[in-house]
Amino acid sequence: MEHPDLIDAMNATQAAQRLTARQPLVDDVHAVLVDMLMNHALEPGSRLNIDSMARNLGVSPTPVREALARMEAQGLVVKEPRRSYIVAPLIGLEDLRALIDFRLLIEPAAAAAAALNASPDEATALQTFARSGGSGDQDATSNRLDMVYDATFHDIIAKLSNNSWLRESLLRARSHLHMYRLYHHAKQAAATKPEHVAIARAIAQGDPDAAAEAMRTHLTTAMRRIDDVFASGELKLQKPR
Amino acid sequence: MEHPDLIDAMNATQAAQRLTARQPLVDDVHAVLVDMLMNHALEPGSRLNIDSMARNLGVSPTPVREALARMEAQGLVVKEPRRSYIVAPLIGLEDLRALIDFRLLIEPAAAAAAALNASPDEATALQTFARSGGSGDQDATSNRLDMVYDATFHDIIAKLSNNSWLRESLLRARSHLHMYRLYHHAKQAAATKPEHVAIARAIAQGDPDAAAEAMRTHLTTAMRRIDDVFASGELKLQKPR
DNA sequence: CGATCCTATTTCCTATAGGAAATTTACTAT
DNA sequence: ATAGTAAATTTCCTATAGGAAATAGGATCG
Repeated sequence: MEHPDLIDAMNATQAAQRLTARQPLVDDVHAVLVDMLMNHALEPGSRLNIDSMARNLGVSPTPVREALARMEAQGLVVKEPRRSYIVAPLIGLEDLRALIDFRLLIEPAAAAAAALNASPDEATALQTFARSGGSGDQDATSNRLDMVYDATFHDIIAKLSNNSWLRESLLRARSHLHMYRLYHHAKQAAATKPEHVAIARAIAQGDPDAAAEAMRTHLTTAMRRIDDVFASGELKLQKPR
Repeated sequence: MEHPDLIDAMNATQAAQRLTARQPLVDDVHAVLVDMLMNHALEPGSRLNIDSMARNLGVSPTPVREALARMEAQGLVVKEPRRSYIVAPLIGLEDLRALIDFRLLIEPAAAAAAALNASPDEATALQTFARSGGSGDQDATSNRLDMVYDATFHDIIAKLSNNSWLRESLLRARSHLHMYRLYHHAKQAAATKPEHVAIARAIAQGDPDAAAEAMRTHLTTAMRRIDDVFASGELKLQKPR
């Protein structure tokens, strides 16, 4: 009558259960939905059917609704009264330009703060991570991994800035989703990897000005790459309905 | 499909719609709870009893829980698994500093953009509004009106920046709410009005540098005022549990 | 053929019920 | 008297039920 698969999982990990108290189902559902949304498993702009989501997850609609209420406050979904929620839509080229402008205000400062705040361990971890990703391959899974790599790299820096307001505002923007949807055939990851490495190096050296400048360069060149792709006509601008 | 005349007709009857078409209960509950939280009708740190709140509001626990889930994502309450929620503590000095730092990254740029974008009508409207508010009286209602005045002024500028990301990120931060909660007992010397007027003037003159500088001054003096209040011991620092 | 209205089904939203965890109360033993 | 424990009560959390709105399907009319 309740969630059988979860119960099986609980029996399997019964020892672990004794140590860590089971967290409410809502938190699990929320984590799953956020993950699906961030990974494009929930299509932006699409309507969410609460009952079917609940069935698919093996839970009742109640925790699903609660998770969606959280996600609404996070700006990840948009409530349409009496019509459930839709996944927050992605954007067109003009809005993307505004997004880059916005990030140019914030992320260079975040990188500078990270250069001042990061411990040696954190700095080397960042450098290691920067070198780890960005295969640049063209198949779908590599592309998705590259997107996660990019998002994670920027989030690590935001975290190192020690400013939760800053970090939250970037997470909410979901820049990586917007960028990769509009422009995933260009060799974004391959091109960005050396730029990430440069940013990480400046942070590891504790040089805030160089870190900020490297971040600025990274963002402006990303915007220029996108402009080039659009100018070449490879991508058509999608009308947001 | 959306004929402009039809849309106008809909707007005309929008007031009538609001009477009949009632918005979901969750939204009402959320609004009430946020208001109670701002006015310290919900005391910071106190545990929330979902059932009794539902009884007091004359609704069932379900919409109350949903509203609380939203408020959790907004940082207004803190979830304690299996123990409901507690009201989030008042913002501490360190978080407040981070919030001002964050705004210093964004709002001067917003003011500069507004100086470039604002039409003459919009500029004079902004100036009129800047001069309209900020009574500075000490009673509770005046204090609240001053808060709304301040929040509105900053939001108008964010809107005039023509960058929705920028505006959204400021709205989501809800700085005015946090400040109002801190200064609920009416002690804020509302010296902000002349600073607002100065910002509005620079924007009206179409001078982006002056506008940015005036905004920077406004924010840094606000931070200094806060430091003074904390230093005077009127407000206690929040101990992180 | 297209538009409007009416019916049927789906889906949302709120209330209620019940199991499980947490808290309080009461009791026992040292 | 106090510490520890067990029972009783409260409270949370999830599932389910049912009324109300919205969508889909179909028929009638222009």
